[in-house]
Amino acid sequence: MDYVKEILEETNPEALNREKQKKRVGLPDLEVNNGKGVILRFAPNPNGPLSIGHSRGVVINSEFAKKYSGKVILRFDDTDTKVKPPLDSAYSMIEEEFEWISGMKPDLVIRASSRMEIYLESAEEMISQGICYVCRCSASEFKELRDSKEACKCRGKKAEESVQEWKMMLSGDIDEGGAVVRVKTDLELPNPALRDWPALRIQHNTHPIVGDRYKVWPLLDFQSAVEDHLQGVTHIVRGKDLMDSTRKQTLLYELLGWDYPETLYWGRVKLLGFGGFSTSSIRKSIEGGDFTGWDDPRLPTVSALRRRGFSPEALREFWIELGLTQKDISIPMESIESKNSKIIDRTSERRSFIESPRELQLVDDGSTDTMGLISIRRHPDIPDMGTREWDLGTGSIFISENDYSEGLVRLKDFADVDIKGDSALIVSKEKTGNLPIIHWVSSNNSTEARMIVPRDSEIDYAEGVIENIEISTGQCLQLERMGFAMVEEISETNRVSLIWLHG
RNA sequence: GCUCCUGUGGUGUAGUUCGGUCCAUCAUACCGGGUUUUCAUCCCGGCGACCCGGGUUCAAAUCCCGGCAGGAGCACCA
Repeated sequence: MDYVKEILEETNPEALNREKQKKRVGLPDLEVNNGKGVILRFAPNPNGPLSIGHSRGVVINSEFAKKYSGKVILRFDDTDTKVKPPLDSAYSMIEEEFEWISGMKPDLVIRASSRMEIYLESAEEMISQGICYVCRCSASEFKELRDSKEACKCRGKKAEESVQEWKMMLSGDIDEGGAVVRVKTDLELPNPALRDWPALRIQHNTHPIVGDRYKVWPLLDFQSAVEDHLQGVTHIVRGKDLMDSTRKQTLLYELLGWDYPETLYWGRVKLLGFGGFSTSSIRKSIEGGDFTGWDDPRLPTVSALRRRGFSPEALREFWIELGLTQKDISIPMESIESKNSKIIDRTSERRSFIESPRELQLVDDGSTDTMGLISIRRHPDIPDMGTREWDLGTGSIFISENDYSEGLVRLKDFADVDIKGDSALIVSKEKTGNLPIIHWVSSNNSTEARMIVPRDSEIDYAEGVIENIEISTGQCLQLERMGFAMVEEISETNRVSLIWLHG
């Protein structure tokens, strides 16, 4: 060590003062062009509401916007009417989910489908300039030529001819698949995916928002390229599966003399415990009746997390901590849950939920004066939250069948009891020894309850009773000795429906 | 097959640009202990990693070369 020190003094003295490594916290720095404001965008396909994976895009983009006092645009990339058709209800759901996750409204919301005129005009302009051309080859014919770096016969035609065919595409005189607009690139490009890539194609389907007004629709690479430029987007943060998209768009930008935004990528994320879910496949399963809806607790959707009681703050912290690596990763749900527990613990009041309740009669032998009112904190560490008051009444209580066994046990926050048959003899109000502590509830203060518990691909129901002290819909509770749950509904008859969150 | 990306403990992540107090950061998981009238929260301690092989160098997680492994794209989807 000293030897190293000596050498350092001679050769590299400043290395001696170097600080010991620290963990970088928060998002990495962005390369920012001198003073120009940062503009980002989050561009989902509204073929369904957001999944957990999407929430990464929301968090990263909105957090970068916050960090640099920039803007973030929510853009609906809804220019496909066929393979992943837009879902009418998804637009408003996504907008709301964006706000919920990020804690802010997007600075601008745009729908690609409502800006079609712009894309079509740009395309026509580019065709007449010879930057793009109309190709009449079939997809398979073109692929074959492309793979051998050969030009197809459409490539060399005059711009005027392309424009004419373009008009036919627009008017619907060419059938789907009969023509496509391509960006003229270099056929010698090593990456075959980039050679004369398709920019717009014909789709005669009805679009759920704008109807059948348009026969030609831009593909993502084209629509996004034009829109990013128009909106002055400075930074694109996207999945690395879109790397080729960046390259295609960069080629187009070069042809047009535009500057391509800085681009950052993240890798693929797999959530352990959830299979490979895509928005399309979830949508299909829901429509097929396998799930109750987008917020089915078994689904890795934002609406399901929200329903179950996850806090958006946990999601934000989680994704920020993960940062922007291009590694493909597998994440256990426990990582997110642990973040969430720490956040919601301080706001979650405690309640007793007794699964499979068994009624016991408290017996007071007269030596103790116990029947009556008892008072328990709503949160053990936060006295300001107040107390829950129970009235033992005649002494009827519930404990869980799982906790039942004859002998001595401590009823939490109350007394040591000796259980025999259906009675529980109060032995001591003070805690004596190290008796097992179980949770319980006075029948007087209880009401029927049912909790939805997702287990793998099944939904289980835990039936029981819950303490009826000030329970309200939408409240996140910590059930004593169990974990967190959300109150979903309270019926006319005071039956409480809960949904399980996590331990 | 072609093009591209990525390899740090069980899982993630910092450090890699510009080689040096790096026998490597932090979190989570796990193990042990403490606080607590919850199996929650909180606190303390422990465990455990630079994909492999060469090269350059006084010095390599970091630079170079070669392997290997995993992933993505090669859609008239996004």
